[in-house]
Amino acid sequence: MKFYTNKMLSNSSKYALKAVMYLALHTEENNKMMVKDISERINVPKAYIAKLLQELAKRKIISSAKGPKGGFYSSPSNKNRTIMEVIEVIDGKKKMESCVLGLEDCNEQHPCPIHSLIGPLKSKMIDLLDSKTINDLAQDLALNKVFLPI
Amino acid sequence: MKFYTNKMLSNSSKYALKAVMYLALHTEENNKMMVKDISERINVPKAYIAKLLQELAKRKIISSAKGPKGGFYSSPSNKNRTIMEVIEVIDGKKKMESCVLGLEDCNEQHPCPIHSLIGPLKSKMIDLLDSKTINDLAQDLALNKVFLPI
DNA sequence: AAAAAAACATGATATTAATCATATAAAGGA
DNA sequence: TCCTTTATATGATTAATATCATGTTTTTTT
Ligand code: FES
Ligand code: FES
Repeated sequence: MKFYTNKMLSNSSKYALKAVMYLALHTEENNKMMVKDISERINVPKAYIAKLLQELAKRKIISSAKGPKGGFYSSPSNKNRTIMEVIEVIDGKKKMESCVLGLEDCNEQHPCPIHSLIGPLKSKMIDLLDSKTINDLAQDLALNKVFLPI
Repeated sequence: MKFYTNKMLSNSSKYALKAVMYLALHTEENNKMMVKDISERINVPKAYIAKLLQELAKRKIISSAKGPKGGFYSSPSNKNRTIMEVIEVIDGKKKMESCVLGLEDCNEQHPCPIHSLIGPLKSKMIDLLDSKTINDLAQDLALNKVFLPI
């Protein structure tokens, strides 16, 4: 059977997360960064990341300024947004929440076999993404506990 | 931003899982079931599920017989295959294993921020799917602990 | 005020996954 | 043996996602 590249997150939200992390670590209001540079640093095609950055800015996940000396950056309030919010802006709401088998009437009270198996783990995953802020992850990065691969 | 229907499993493997479960519960060597009927019972388009069933049979996740009185069924040895094997036949190997951010050099020793967050949960998920057999789930279904939504 | 530098908006193209269709081969029954 | 019935193999079409491209607006600098 043919090879699939299935995944939990869309490419778009992966890229968005990388960009958001990068901006949280390396920018602030008076130290902005242009699309071109962001693109190079995080290793995502310029035209592609540009579109995502614009959407993220519109939804206040990051900040932006037009014109010369303009660019994107991460403000303190931006950094309080959660990881899940980043994902939702790009992938849309029900992404993570949808059931594994995607059956309408599958839930805690009426679980399909897979649901009862991995449902609890998935809930935990969602809770984590819901509670962790961009700032939380940036802290981990700053402490070199983790790395931002490019 | 436009609406995505992102997911952990491809539609194909969801359908395959439903079919496999159904066959495990309702068929045996001398009680086969034809594509047409399977399609109706599990509520998946005939031409679509047919292709998947053929692949599953080729890979011995289920069994099949041609000609009149033929059809698909689940043998005892079929039922010993794991859930992960079903997924792998359809979605290909690295499906589940691939990192969330999909970075080449992200691993336990060199984790990206997301990895350290949900990596452990994902590992558990994979372990579960690796250890649970079709038969295990069929048991749960037989005991009415869970349901097979259609 | 004009020019340049940036993000913003919008749309086009390409690739991948999902779905459908049809001709071929094997098995059983008349 | 020949016809019918079923799975099998293979390919075509459609829809979704990922990627790229380009004109418009806003802001700064001269
Ligand atoms: S369809 Fe929800 S995991 Fe069961
Ligand atoms: S890229 Fe693996 S989760 Fe980090």
